[in-house]
Amino acid sequence: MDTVRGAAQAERSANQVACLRLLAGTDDPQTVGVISEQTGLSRPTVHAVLDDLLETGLVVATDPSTVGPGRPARAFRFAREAGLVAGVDLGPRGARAIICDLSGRRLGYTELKPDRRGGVSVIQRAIHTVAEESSVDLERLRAIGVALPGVIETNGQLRASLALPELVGLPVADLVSQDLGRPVAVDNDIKLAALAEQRGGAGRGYSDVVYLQIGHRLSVSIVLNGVIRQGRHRLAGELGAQRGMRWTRNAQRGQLTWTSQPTGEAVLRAAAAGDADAQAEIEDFCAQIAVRVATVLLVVDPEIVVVRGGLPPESDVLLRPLEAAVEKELVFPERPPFVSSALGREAVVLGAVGTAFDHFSSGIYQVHGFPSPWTRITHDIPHSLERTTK
Amino acid sequence: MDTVRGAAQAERSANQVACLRLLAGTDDPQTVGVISEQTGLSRPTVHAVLDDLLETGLVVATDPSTVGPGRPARAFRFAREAGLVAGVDLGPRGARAIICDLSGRRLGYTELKPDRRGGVSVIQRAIHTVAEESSVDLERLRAIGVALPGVIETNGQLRASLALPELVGLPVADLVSQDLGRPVAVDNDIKLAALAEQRGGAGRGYSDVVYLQIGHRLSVSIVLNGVIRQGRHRLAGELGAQRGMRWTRNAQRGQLTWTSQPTGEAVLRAAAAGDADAQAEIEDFCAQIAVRVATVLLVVDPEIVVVRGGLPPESDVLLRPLEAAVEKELVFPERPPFVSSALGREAVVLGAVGTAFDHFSSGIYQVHGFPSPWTRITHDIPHSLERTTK
DNA sequence: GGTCTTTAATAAAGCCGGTTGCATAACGGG
DNA sequence: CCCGTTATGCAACCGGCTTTATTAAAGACC
Repeated sequence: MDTVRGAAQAERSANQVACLRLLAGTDDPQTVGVISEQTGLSRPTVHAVLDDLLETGLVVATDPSTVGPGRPARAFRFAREAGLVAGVDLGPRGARAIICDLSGRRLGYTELKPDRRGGVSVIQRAIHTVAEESSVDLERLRAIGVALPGVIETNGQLRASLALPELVGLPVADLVSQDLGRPVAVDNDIKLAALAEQRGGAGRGYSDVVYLQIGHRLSVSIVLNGVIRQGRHRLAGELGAQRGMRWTRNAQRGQLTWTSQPTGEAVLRAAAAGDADAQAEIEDFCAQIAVRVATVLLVVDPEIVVVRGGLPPESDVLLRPLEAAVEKELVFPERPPFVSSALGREAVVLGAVGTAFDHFSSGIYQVHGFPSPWTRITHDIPHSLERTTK
Repeated sequence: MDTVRGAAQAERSANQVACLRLLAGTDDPQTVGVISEQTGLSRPTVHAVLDDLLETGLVVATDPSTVGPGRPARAFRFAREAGLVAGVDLGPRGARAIICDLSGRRLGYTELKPDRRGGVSVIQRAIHTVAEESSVDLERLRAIGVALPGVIETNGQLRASLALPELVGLPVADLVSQDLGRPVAVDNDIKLAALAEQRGGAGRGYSDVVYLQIGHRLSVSIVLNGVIRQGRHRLAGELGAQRGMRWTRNAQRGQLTWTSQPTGEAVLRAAAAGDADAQAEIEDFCAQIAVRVATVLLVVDPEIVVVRGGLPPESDVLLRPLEAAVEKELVFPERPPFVSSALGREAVVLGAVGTAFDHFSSGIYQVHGFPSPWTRITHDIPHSLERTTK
């Protein structure tokens, strides 16, 4: 039975969260009066809460602004430089790493070739590399998110992976956590990409998103009410695990096979250039997967479908044929809009750093329920190094 | 911005809920000491909470039990007779109605033939009939749940229905609510059946359930984290809205068509009796839907699949062929168990009364978040009239 | 420069809810 | 009739928030 004991402390904690999220949502320092007005809390309460937050280091006070009449108010700012969060996307063709401050500001990004030494050491190396390149101190690192292709257990172990067979069975979360001494969240790459698109990409503003990735594999991931659908066996979305489709010709790698061109990207490029064979193959492919996609739409009925095909913008060569093929399967006219991915292949690494925010926000902020500042993690932030104003 | 003002009252309210759900979970009156121990609340707090609950009439005090040494303790009991909740399942072949007290105890059940007068009056008539037959006073009615085949808008309007075309466009919830002067919740019949199976039927104990109904139509509904998946257009689960399947031969009614026997039930009966043609047709049918079912399993990855085929127990004639056909489609060995429906056709009306509990629990109980006492609404409660002890 | 106005920060008092601790009431048993 | 046992009720205290009042710190004005 859930006891309600200690609700007073919970109230204080909730107020901390309210003030913190308000400060984290803007760059401008806010005065006590404004915070009080925005949160509905009384002035003394806001003051007490800010005192607590100052002690944690997550909020810093700025010099009183001396404009206008009256006593100048102290202003408070979210201390985005108080910590770092890193995300790593590890695939068979290399690793990507991103490092952000606590407000989601991108401080560094790097790509690495596949590591011949094997194991998970490339994750550690990617984080060290991106930290060096952006001249940040890894001592300030608070949490790490890792994206892997395959089925990942709740404990962070890689249960199955066609793309990274050498890591299967490894407790990736534990290994990386031991290496770097920080909490680590591991999840499937497609799921994390879906999360990134839902929060800061083409699905922004929608809480129910179906993410469809067509590349070397065919994968579907769904975000419902803003959270990734994991599934009982954590394999929700592994549409590649279905038989009877063309990619089973090369089931060893779980990859799609193409005939008019060697790779899916090449087919898309050729179709975009007007190649009739490529266009026909895409139409044929869309007709094959339309039944599955229509079934997903009918069962989940999402607000939007985000499609990533590897060659943005793919609207003409992939999105419209797919949309038309799916429409043929549906009787009801209601159909969610099909849009092209906004984050591209960076969605995975952005999702990785996002899940790091999510999973360990309580540890990072010492208060529970603080959301990751996802609105900041957008694709249009330049890659350039952006130092924090100390 | 969500203010946290008034958290003290929220705490009291939460404690009311904790005590109330404890009392509602058992038939035996509980003493303050036991409640205090079970909820973790202190004795004076429990006393204050119970005073509040006594005023609402949802809890009644019993005479002190005079057993054992020491001063006899006052005992408190959930006042299940303090109100009634009704559920109606309206379909093309008639209506079913059930009426329960606040603890989910079945007080009456009735079935009606289709009403020639049309409209929603049959719903009202069904409720009056079941109330008369069980000799309960409808003045005590607190809320009504209505199940309809078709797509139902959030406001309770029937947007589309192949089975009840004469009701399409009617604001069913508003009409019934005006008729009976009580809050009304309307939802799709299959969705409500899925909810009933998840809470008190074959899916009890699981929070993620896929419910598959094969009868006159083919429908899938999913319950995720204990709540019905509604979908953006409220048509999540309308698998019958997909083209390319055999039932589109008779798309006007959205019904399945069968060749070896006139109806699906007859096919199942014949197959159970050993008819080879019927068995072959079932196998053929399962092969057709296996792709769709497999896709659902891969996207949702539920804990269990509940199948209702109209002829319980259908394990041998329907469930196993379906399971085998789906297994052929999957590469991963993980597959949720397929089980037969436990509630049968009563699932719909049980779901209707359940959603009435859900939607209006705050109004019924004056406290927010109180769950419907679903564990009581089980199939094995006899239909017999069960008067409340006044 | 002194005073006034304006606004922010602090202090005091009170409310609400919960808990602990102790005294008291009601019963059976010796 | 007294005693142990158990439940009840009251008083005191704490933690958090709010309202009200007081003090502090700036600019404006004479």
